[in-house]
Amino acid sequence: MLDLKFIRENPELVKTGAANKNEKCDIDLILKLDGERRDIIHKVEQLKGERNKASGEIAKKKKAGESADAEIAAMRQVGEQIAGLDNDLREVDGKLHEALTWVPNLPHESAPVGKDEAANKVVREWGEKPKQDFKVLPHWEIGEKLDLLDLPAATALSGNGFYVLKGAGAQLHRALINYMLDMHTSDGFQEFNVPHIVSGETMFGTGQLPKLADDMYRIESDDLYLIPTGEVPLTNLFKNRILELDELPVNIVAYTPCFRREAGAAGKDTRGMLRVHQFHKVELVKIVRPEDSYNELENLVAQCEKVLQGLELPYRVSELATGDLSFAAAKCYDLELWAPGVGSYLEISSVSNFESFQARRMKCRFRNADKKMEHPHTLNGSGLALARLIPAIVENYQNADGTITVPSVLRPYMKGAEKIS
RNA sequence: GGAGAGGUGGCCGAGUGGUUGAAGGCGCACGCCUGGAAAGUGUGUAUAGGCAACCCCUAUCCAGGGUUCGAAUCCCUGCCUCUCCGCCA
Repeated sequence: MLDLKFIRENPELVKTGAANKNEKCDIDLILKLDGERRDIIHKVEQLKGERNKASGEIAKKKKAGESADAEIAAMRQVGEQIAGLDNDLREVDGKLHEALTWVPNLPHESAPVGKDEAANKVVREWGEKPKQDFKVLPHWEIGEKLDLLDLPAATALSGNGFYVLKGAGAQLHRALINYMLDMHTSDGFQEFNVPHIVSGETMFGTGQLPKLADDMYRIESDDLYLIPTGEVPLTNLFKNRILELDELPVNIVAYTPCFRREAGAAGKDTRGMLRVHQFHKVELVKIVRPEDSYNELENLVAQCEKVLQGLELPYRVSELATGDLSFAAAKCYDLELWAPGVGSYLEISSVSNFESFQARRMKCRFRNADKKMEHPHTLNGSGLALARLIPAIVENYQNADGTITVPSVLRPYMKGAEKIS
């Protein structure tokens, strides 16, 4: 959420920022409601002040045994006026809050302006594509051949958009989780295990609600949501919290499943494991002092890249254009992995700085050096998404004889296995 | 799921209709005291909103309604916590 005062003082800036993100929100309505709200507050507070004063006098008179009937009668009138104004205020406040929840975070000035992903900028590439002078099978073919992946079984269980890993495939999945968690915790991230079902308030905190309501699974019987990313519970761990300065920065990590309805995504990257309703992810979250957040964004990208470097997988990093930024993000880097079987880059991580947008929504603050309350900046990055990592590994590490070499960093987690055959 | 108890400031804990934003204590900050420290002592110590304003005003004692001239205090609803029973990985 943006600060109302900021919107009031910079309406054009907000309009431009939202437009650059292709977001629709009614800033003029907000300004109008804000004006109405302050008018009402002004009036009602004056009346409440009067009433408070009179109340004291009534109390005094009653104690002294005098009659206060005249004052009480007068205050009854004032009370009615107050009730009326309070009602108006509640209504305006409700509308204002609703409008405010639809205002996206503004893109950072360094984010390339552009209306969609075509305007994203590749900032660097790492590693070399493996030399494979044979036809590299896409993961769904090699996965089936080596009995690692059973897509029909998943369909039978849950319908379209799920996968079943078996044998060495499932083992590889678990190895990756352990490898990643071990790396991140060694680098100072504290590990958490968190709920995968959360409340609407929690979903609001990180900005999934209201905008992404249709993209999430909702449990109607209990009015709860399945998390679309570990970011949600992990960041909201700090909902309604007041942090002391020395508690920052917060560096945390968790392994969680992610559930996404992918409504409207039919037909895009639907083969194999690439776009599914449930996948798993190791997620990193940072909560930092505002002045550090852009520096920390670079640290976080580096942390996610470290996983890929350890796995020796070629990737590229791109900076998202304003139009491709998510609702809550001010700046975002995507990590994309080359997948030779599929023949394209796969988005495997997205690392974002939300500045104070999420902190304001979830009412997380810290006491700064001047003992003043301030909203910290929140960041997160996938480190990494398993359902894209596994395809990349089985394709990049595929050998001419149809076997798959196990990346050396994973062997200790795979009982020493060097190959999957 | 059944029965009961309870939710007050950073923490503990008073308070059942009238200067209570809230006694008292702890903690914390600053000062005094001290050679230095402890003890002692004094002062201060919430957040948000209105406003040009750190003056002032308003709101906030889990949340939302209600009763009343006036609610932390009374009534209703919801949420959460604890205890006992049941169930269970």
